Amino acid sequence: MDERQALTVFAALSQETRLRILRMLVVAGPEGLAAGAIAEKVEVSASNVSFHLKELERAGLVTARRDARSIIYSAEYDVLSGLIRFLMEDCCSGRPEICAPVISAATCCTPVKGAAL
Amino acid sequence: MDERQALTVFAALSQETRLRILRMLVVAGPEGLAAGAIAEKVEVSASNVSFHLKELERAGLVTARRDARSIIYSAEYDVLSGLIRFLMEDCCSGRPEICAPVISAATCCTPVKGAAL
DNA sequence: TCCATATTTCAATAATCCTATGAATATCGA
DNA sequence: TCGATATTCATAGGATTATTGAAATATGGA
Repeated sequence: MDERQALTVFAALSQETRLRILRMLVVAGPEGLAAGAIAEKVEVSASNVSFHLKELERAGLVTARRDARSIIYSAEYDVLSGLIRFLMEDCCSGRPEICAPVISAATCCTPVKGAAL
Repeated sequence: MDERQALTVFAALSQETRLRILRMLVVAGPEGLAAGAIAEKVEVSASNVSFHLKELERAGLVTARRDARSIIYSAEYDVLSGLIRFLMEDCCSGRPEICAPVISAATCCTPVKGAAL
């Protein structure tokens, strides 16, 4: 990830509706959610959700695929990884204890030996 | 971290100068950098850097301390951890393989056994 | 083909943010 | 205390972004 994409990603996530949508899709997993279902959950008009989904797509955070009449959106986990990597680049200049808490923050559901504080 | 703070943090990082400053401070470590040194490195006027530093401080991403005539800023690693945690909350609903790449992205300088793909 | 469903596109308004400028504040050394 | 250095505060303009509602596109079934 380069600086330009990171800026686009951060801008995409700095809007309430979009942040909610992305978190929803992160929880939903690879199967994703239809645009209509998303609009219903976040209680925003269809056209507004469409606008925000397009922004998320432009940032690379989600991808869309058509399924019959619905368009299904799902989170792009790789871009999230890239974002974290970009942010923490050269983070601790050889002093692992500085960024250990950040590492442990990312061990969501798979506590990893050696990553603890 | 709650949604409000996450939004503030993302907004803070969606601006080129601020993103550069934060990355600079992440690399600098706990010792931090003086406002003047930051202004020089990012090639922006002192007052503009001050404005952006205040935004980063408001988001909790940096803290300031005075040292003689200088004000030293340093990154708040905890807030970065919190941000990642917030973003990945309930991420894979029991399927660790989904978010494993995200975990490995955060293992900056301390490759951790078991976190690999 | 015709209609209903699902979603996007467009245009206009409203709201927000960035940057530059100059004045103001705080610290240090003579 | 005075001048020099370091940083912050306040204002305003110009640019970007969000929201709304109506019209347009695409799909599936009768």
